Amino acid sequence: MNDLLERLRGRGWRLTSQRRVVAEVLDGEHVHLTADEVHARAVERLPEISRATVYNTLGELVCLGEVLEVATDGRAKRYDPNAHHAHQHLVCSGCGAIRDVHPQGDPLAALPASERFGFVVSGAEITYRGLCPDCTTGP
Amino acid sequence: MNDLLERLRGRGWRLTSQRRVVAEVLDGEHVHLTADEVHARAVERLPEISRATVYNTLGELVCLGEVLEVATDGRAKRYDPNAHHAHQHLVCSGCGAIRDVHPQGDPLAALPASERFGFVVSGAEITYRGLCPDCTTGP
DNA sequence: TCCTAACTTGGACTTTGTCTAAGTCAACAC
DNA sequence: GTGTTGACTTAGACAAAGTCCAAGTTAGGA
Repeated sequence: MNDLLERLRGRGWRLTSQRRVVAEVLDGEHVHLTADEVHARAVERLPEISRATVYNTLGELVCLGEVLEVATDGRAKRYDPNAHHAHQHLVCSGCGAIRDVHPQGDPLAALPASERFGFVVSGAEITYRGLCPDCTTGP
Repeated sequence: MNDLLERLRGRGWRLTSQRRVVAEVLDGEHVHLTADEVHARAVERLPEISRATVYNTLGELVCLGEVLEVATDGRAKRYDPNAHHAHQHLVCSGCGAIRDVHPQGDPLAALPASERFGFVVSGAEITYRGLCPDCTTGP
């Protein structure tokens, strides 16, 4: 966490109270918050922080590779602070809950050269879909 | 294509000119159009068709399993008429181009029970990321 | 302590999608 | 063929998520 702020400073970030608060919010709960949820939590600590700054800061963190953007539905993007451990996502089709999961093997290995069409393939995102325990036993 | 319209009729669809045009647009080009692009192409054939109808029709086609919704970025959803052949997507990080691809093996098999957290897992979507031939060779 | 480029702000704006009330029409019965 | 009716379509208002901008503020080096 202080690591994060130090890393960012090392990359020429100006360390403002707004950026500190956004970083704290993301680091505090290892869940997948939307930009609006990050803003709501940030406002609790720094009431005058604006939405624009939260969007800017999240965008910068994504560019720097400190945070991942996750778009599992067509709605708001979610921000995943767990950027330094490769993982995929398991999403509940009922309630939208998201879990980080670690499948076996390298997903890229499953895509043969004949299926790459000349692309330089650099990564793969997997979204597993299903029903969580709460939604399985639901009404 | 006529198959599609007949299938839909069999499921109680009223066969309006608007729905026919949307189905034709999707069937005509096997690319991944946004709702607005579908609307633009539909308007060429039926100038008075409204955006709301295009959205309604696309939503119905998705519910019926005739078309897939693809959300590869946080922007507009795309609609994939290739719903009857299992496949995944390869997306160019440069220009956004999308290709259907067919990886080997069953992606679900890579997720062991210990990583399912009690979810009933029903599917997996893989988005491969990379640069297409055009974007690889510079600006 | 001062300066300045970088950062933040509020609000207008854009994009994408949903909703609603009123009007239209496909398909069925006759 | 004609009438009927509920499903379908329409225009436009609305909403959610995100971007942009000009003006004001400030972190951090000189």
